[in-house]
Amino acid sequence: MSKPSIPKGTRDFTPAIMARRQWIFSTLREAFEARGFVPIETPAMESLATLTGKYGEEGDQLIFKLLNNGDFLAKAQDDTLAARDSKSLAFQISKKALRYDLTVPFARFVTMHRNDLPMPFKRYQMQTVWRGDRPGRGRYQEFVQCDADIIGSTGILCELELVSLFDEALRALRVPGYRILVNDRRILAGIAASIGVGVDRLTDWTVAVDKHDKVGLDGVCEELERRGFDGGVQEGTRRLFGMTASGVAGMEALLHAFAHPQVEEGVASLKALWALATSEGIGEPELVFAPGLARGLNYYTGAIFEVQVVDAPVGSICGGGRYDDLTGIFGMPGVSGVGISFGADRIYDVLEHFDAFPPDLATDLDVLVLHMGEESLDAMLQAARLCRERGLRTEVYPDAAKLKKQFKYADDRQVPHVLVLGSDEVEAGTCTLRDMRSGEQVTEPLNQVMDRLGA
RNA sequence: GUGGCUAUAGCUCAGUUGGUUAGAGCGCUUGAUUGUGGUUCAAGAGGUCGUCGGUUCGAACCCGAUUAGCCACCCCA
Repeated sequence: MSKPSIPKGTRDFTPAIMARRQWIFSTLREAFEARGFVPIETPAMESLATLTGKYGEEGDQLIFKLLNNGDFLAKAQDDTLAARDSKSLAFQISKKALRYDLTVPFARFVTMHRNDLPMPFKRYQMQTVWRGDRPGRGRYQEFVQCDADIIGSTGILCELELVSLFDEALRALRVPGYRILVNDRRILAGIAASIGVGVDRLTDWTVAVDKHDKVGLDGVCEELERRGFDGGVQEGTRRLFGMTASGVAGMEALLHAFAHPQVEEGVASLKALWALATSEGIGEPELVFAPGLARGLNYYTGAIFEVQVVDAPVGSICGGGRYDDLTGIFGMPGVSGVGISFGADRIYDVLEHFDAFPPDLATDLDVLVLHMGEESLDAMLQAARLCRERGLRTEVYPDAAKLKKQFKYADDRQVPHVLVLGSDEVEAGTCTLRDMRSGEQVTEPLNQVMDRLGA
């Protein structure tokens, strides 16, 4: 028998880890609900056709496809089988796939339920997604995304709301040194046009530009060279990254350096966002205008967001942006939306790295009632009931084991209080309360002990 | 998918040019203490040295293959 294992890129979560994960989820949920976002859920699996073609060619390869049930090979075409063409074959033997993100299923959801949803519609969704990536540090094949989207409005208040949400949630999560990077696809497109990048090469160019953080300016230029861009494009890209002014001043400078209507449009939009954010008390250093920020997903059309953490062991922990027509591909044109996504697993990794979790999350039990033998069982159970009535999480030890063992269990569980009701206490009408942190213990009538426990 | 590093007890790791019975710390079990955890002391359990094959009188150690993990390139939350 081989040792059991789990697929790479997946993880088990112990109770100690779950306490922290659930704290992250509940903190995010509170932040979402404080701004009126409502929850939805969608199935773990979608029709393969719903997902393909939405994430670019590479993205399609990373989608986990589910084999059809039954004798799926019987229906596959002979020539496809003979050619061993996995790509074509996949669509013949697979009709379902695991969701790759939450945005595309959301677009499908909106299209199907359009008549039942208030517009604008603000939803949040915290569910697992799967990607057939190579796992590595901070990268998993199964992870949870926490999305918030606003659709049916083009107002800049939507962008403001999401920037504010980032700020509130990350603050509540105690993420140290977070930076909300903002750019606008129109600015990128305008710059690209003004330095001679053809419209059809825009994605190519942004992919190279996006690597600036990793490979530096020279690396970006090499990448551009490799992708067949001429010296003019490289020179223009150098000018873009040579600009040092930050914030609104940086936007102004961009306006002069790269004259183009789309740049003007994007800058005007971001300046409006900056003015509103400033009055909300959000600004440097958390809010950063990042003209080089591109992001991979090609459905973004306006503002784009990314959250990075200074000195963090993982890449971005959040992302998002505005998309003008996501539901168009499902036959529902003209719905603009803007959304963001929190990477819960990466947030976990960052908090662990900085040891920033609240210290009291390990406590999941307030009182342990020891098992002192059958003769005092009634007293034990009654005491436990009284504790629970007062809102204390209370457990009765299930066996009359040695006290040493029961106390050790209390210690392992990090229970702050232990109640002892043995024959001595029952006879005297009292109860012994031990404070596990201080080691002090008192023996008093039960109602006095209850008052001492408070709550 | 390409290059480099690693794999020994539940965990973190030692292990001499290849030589008798493979060790330590932590954790675990039991006892010192039949009504008291976290400290201390004592004892104990736990390993076909990732897997398969080769070299050798003899392999945890050398060689080959394979699997899994870590780091870089690529991509992303």
